[in-house]
Amino acid sequence: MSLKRIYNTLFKCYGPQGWWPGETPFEIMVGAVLTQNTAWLNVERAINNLLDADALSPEAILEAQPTQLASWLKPSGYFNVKAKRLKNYCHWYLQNDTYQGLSVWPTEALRSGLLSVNGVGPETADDILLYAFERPVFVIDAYTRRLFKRLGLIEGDEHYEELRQFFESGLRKSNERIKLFNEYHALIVSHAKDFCKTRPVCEQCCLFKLCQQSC
DNA sequence: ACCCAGGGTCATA
DNA sequence: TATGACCATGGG
Repeated sequence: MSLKRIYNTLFKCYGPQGWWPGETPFEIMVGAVLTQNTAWLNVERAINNLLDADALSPEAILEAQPTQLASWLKPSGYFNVKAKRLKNYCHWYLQNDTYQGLSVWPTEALRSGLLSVNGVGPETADDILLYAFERPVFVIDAYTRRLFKRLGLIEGDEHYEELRQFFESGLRKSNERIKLFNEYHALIVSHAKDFCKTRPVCEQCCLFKLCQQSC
């Protein structure tokens, strides 16, 4: 069963997702850091705090006192850790001439640069690469591991990079890969939030015929 | 009163 | 290389 077929099934079920939820590339980057192991609703609250304080910019975040920044981030959890990580990211971002400067970097160099920031791991880096810089990178998260393990296509405990290669090479022939990867990851998240929380019967899952079990 | 959420770092063996 | 502790809020 092909990755493209699974995508088509999810797309037919949930429709276009239009990710990432954020107005600007920088807001997407902030959201990517804040959503680490955290429900998105709480991230929105933290981002709204930054907006209300007129602090959703790399300059304002760097200038803010650590305790002040942490208080804005409080709803998103891990607020002391994330305050530090956001400052780390903004320091790197400004040092490299922000979006204009970074947008001309080759994807692999950009990925290495993102990973050099303390607090940015592989998933956060790939969120930023795909959704802020629009590079053809497939994001692997816990939902992706769970779904494709249940579909029988992976073991689930592979290393991040191994899984990323699996998905990117499995969709190599597709055109519009950026748009495809964008929607695919968002659809996996939508499906995960849908099942099996809101629907009690797994036969109603759009992937049931492919899955033959709860996904 | 639990459990989990669109992870990552650090110390330890 | 590979575990475990730690970070912390809000919803179900």
